[in-house]
Formats: sequence, structure tokens, C-alpha cells
Amino acid sequence: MSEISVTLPDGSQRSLPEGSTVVDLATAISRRLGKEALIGLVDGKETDLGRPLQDGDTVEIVPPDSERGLHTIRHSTAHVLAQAVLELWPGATFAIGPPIEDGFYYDFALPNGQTFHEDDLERIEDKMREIVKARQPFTRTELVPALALELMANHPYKQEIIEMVAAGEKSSEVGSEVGGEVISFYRNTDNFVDMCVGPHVPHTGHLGHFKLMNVAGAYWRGDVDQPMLQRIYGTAWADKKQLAAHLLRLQEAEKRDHRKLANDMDLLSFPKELGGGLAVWHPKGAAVRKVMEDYSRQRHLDGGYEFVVTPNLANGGLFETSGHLDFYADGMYPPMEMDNGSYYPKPMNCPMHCLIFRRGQRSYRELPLRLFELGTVYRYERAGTLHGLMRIRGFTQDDAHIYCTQEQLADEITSLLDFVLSVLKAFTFEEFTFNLSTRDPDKSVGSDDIWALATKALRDSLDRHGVDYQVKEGDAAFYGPKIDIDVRDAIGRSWQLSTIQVDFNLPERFELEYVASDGSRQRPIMLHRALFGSIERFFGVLIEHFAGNFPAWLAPIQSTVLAVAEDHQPYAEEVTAKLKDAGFRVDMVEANDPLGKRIRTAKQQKVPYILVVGADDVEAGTLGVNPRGGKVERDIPFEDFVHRLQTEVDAKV
RNA sequence: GCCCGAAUAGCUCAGUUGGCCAGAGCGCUGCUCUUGUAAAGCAGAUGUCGUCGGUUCGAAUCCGACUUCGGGCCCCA
Repeated sequence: MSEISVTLPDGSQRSLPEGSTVVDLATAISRRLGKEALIGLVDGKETDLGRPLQDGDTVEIVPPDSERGLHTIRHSTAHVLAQAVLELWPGATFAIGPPIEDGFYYDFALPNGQTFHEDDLERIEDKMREIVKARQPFTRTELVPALALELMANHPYKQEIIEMVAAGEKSSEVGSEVGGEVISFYRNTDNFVDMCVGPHVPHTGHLGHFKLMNVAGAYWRGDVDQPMLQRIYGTAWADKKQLAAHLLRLQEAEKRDHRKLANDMDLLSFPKELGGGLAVWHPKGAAVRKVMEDYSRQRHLDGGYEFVVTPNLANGGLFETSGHLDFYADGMYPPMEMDNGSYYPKPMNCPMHCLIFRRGQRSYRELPLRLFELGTVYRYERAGTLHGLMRIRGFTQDDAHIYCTQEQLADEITSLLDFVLSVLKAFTFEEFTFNLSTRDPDKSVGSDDIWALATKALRDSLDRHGVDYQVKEGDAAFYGPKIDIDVRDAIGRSWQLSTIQVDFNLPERFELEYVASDGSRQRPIMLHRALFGSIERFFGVLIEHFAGNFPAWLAPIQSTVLAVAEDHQPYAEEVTAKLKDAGFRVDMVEANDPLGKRIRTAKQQKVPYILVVGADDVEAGTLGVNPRGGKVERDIPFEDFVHRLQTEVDAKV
């Protein structure tokens, strides 16, 4: 019997009998790998385990505990979900069911316009567990489109995909290896077969560590004009431990939910009377916001920005000039009709900053001119998109517009990146992701030259910082390319915060000019940039990042002073007053409740330092210091504590 | 905007198949207690049961519309 030789990932060769499959190889390497293996990676291409190997193939075995393995598990679990639903709802049809981050979903249409309910999930899960227990094989078959259409006769969405593929369009859902001539299917039982590009786990027994999470509506093919399908989301993992860990992470995220913490900590609220997407900041929330804003202002002052202030309303003519009414009218609040025109709440600050630039003749000597404003804007976000502080209708941007010459652009962007990162790092963010969005030729203004110049300036400054970045082709705004910066929070989630955008459009529209050194009139380039993005959103991210445990410099209340008993009240008041004089945010609670109770309340408010003062302290001028997350310390001299708190505030830790 | 779900005291929630004056804990107010590091005791006040309309002898409970919120879709200058 002749042999074939394949190459393993470590570069070693392995001989196998001719006709051996991927799983044969896995078993040959080790029995355990043979049992665990989910799919193979043959010459870089994912394949089922049953695929025969050829001489010279490079083969990698994909175990469950790998990114590809998890991906496969999720994809296969989606099929199990589909089988369960189709069995439980006779007449139901199915659309697509891909793996996603942490899980999968599947879209269905139920007969007679039925919908899923949360309590259906348990029933579906039970059915899925039966399927897992049955260890059904995933058997691949390939059909030409005509036969595929016949097989999917009762499933119009599948047929639509088949026709799409047959027409040569790409779809992640089906195999179209040979120009749409063959469509692959995976059959589990006589009654269940799903169209799919695969590969899949060998049999359903490899699955089972899943949980259905929620139901939702989703447009077919993501198109508002298409029917609304019923989507079920689930999560799936390689083993029980991973699943439990994931559910724990979700729990942790839920505990950190800024909407819950903002409420519990009395930071802000969204009164119904105000209407959707509008927040009121309570004293404690506003205290944090003030620190954030003060810090931002100071940094901008140090960074060479000049402060401006502009109104919340403007005549519609301004937004015609800026183009907002052409491009974003849907996202703007409707106008108020007044004697000399229609006035709109501003959705952005830039047009007004352009008016400031245009006022008076500008010289190249003034550039770069950096105008900064904590500018409050209003955007009409659609009702269904609102989400706590993360998506809101009225918010304040830490907004600045930089007007510079073409020659200054690259340096300006480079120093801007330093500036952004330095400010974000002050809030303990350490990991950043950068995205460079480039031109969409169909939806943009400006000459090729200037786009190339600006994109190169952005790219060069990213390179100069030695950071990795992703390029999002065609994702730029119509007026210029941009860099978006995401931060990773304390539990590993990513949030998009900062943006640096180049704009050729507004200087044109507002006919901005400066006088160059040779006396000629030149058009400046404009940069839009925001670090926090929206103060509201940034605050929401901070709440979740810190789980409400704001570091001392940000904490709404930095310390709460508690007298052990009424006798010590005067001393507690004295301590409180002195700390306030020293510039700290201090609270005092009178001794009407037992000390333990008052400590508990202060702990729940996540106060960095609880200061307990009793007879010993009155005598010696000391404090009992109970730090958040630390051990109680006694007999701390007052001045020592002041020094300690000041040091901590200065260090911003 | 679209699909599904929800809305009861300041907060978190209970309220059976529609049936006396609508409940609990926390918080709040008052009194007692005067406390050394995560819940003292007693008493009290607090609700147009999201809003409007309908069904019914009777609605927190059933139906409809609206508002707001939650999970998604779409969108996000």
C-alpha cells in the first residue's frame, strides 16, 4: 500500500497510508487529539475531518480550545438550534445562522407570523440537548443549484441565497468554490439538512456547552425594506468551564452597567418628563463631570488651544452652508420658525468655529489655530437606538477644530496623537486600538491629491507612533479621512472614544482663507478632533471601567467623616471643614445611626476613604482611616492623611 | 423607525383565575439608643398602579393607542 506524506505545523513530516483523512492523521498523532479534533486546516483552508489528504498537504488539526475550534462549535451549534426550532415549529423556515463573537445566532420566520418569546428558549434548549445527546453526524453533500433549490423547496430565504450564489455573488453561508456551480449542504438526520459552506464538527456530541441568550427581530439581509425575521442569539463554548466563565463575565458586565450604577450612586437620571435620550446630572454626577471638564480644559490650555463658546441654536442658513442640512437633516432636530428664518439646535460645533475663523483676516502666522469648546449638541437619534449614556440625544463634546496649512498637517496630527493618548492614559486606559478610515470614492468631496496627502499624514503619524492599526477602506466621512481610537476597559471590552478627522470640505464651503508668507491667499485644512468624544458617553465608559469605584481624583465624594458618637461630632465637623478647606470633596454623616450602619452606607457609595473619629482621635488629633478595598488604619495624624489623599489625587490613581 | 418584552411608593420588587380601604424591604420623617469599622429599636408619612381611551356590576390585572425603558435590527456627521 502506498503512502503519502504531509507536513505538520511544526514543519515535521508525517507518512500516512494513502486515502487517510484528517481525522486519521489526528489519531495517528495522538489518540486524544483524534478524539478531540473538530476540523482540519489543510493548506490554510478549513476542512471537515473526513476529508482525504493528498501527498504534500500541510495539515493542522484544530482542537476545540482554539479560535477556529470555537468558531466551528458555534457554527455547528447554530445548526442544532435550527434543527430544534424547525422541529418544534412545523412550518417554520430558516434564513441564516452564522457564528459571531462569543456565540451564534439564527434567523427564522415562524408560520402565521408567530414570534419567539423568552420562555420558548428553555424548550428549544431542551430539544437541542436531545440532538447533542444523539451524536448526529454532520454529513457533507454537494448539489448543483437546480437540485439545491429543489431540496430547499420550502425555504424561500435559502432559495434566495442559492440564487445569489448561483449568480456568482459571494455568501458566507454557502460554498461557492467553483464559481457557484456547487452548493454544499450538511445533513444531520433524514429530516434536517442545512445549506452551509462548513466545515462542521464531526457529530453533535462535540457540542453541548451552550446557552440561548435572547430573542430579537432582525431584518432579512439587514435591510429595513425586507421582512423582519425572528432571531435567536446563543453562546457556545468548548467546555463547561468556559461557558461558566463567559456567563460570569456577562454577570460582571451587568454589575458594572452604567445605567444601574448611575442610578444606585445617584449620579444622574433620565426623567421620563424630559423625553428619551436626555439626562439630568445630579450633584454627585456633576461633581465627577466637573473634574473631568476641569482636567480637559487644563490640558487643552497647556496644549495650545484657545477657548471659544458658541450658541445652541443657529439659523438654518448656517447648516446649509456647512452641508449638514444636505447630508444629515434626518439626524437633526426640526427647526423652530422665527421672524427671520428657521433655527435649528446645533448637531455639531464646527460650523460655528468656522465662523470664528472667518471673522477677520487670518495670517499664516496664526496657524495652527486651535479652537476648543465643550460644545453641547443635539442629534435626533431614532427612538430604538437610544442606550443610556452611550447613545443619547443631547450631549457635550470636548470638541476642537484645528486650522492649519498643508505643510503643518503631518506634525499637527502627530502631536495630536500624543495629546489624545496622554489624556486618555490619565483615566487609566492603557490599551488602544487605532482605525484608519480611507476614502469612499462614491461618497466624498475633494481632489485626489489632497485625500492622498491627508491619508498619508494620518498613516505616517500612526507609523511614527509605532502602533498597529486597521485600515477601514471607504469608511471615511465624505469630507476627509480619519483615525478613530478605541480603548480597552478593565474587563477587556473595547469602546470607541476619540476621533481625529481631516476635513477639506468645510474650509471650502465657508471659503476660509489665510494670507501666506508670500502674500497669497490660501485655504487652510481643518482637523476635527474629540478625545472623550461625548462627555456623557465617556462618563458612562468610566463608570463601567471603574465599576463605580472612581479613583480619588474623580470620586464624587472623596471621604466621608463619621463620628463614633455624638460627643465626637464637633471634632468630626472640624475635620470635615479642614478637608474642605484643603480642596477635597468631603461628606459628614451625623451619629444618628450605629457606626456599622453608616460605614456600610458609605461603602455602598464607593467612597475612597471613610474617616472614623472617636475619643482617641479627639484627644490626639488623629483619624481612623478606612480605605476602599483596604484595611482599617487607626491613629493616623490628620496632616498625614491630607498628604496621602493629596498625593493620590495628584497621581490620579 | 422596525420586531419582542416591560412599566406598581424615592429605590428594588411582590400582587394568584378581574372582587373589601394596594403590599414588603431599603430609603424618608419623628422619638429612643450614643455607638471604634459593612444593617440598633419603635412609630409614622408616602402611590391618579406610566398616560389616555375601551370592555365589565367591578380593572394594577383584559383590549387598544400613546409615552418611556430593556434586548436586538437598521442607523450613528
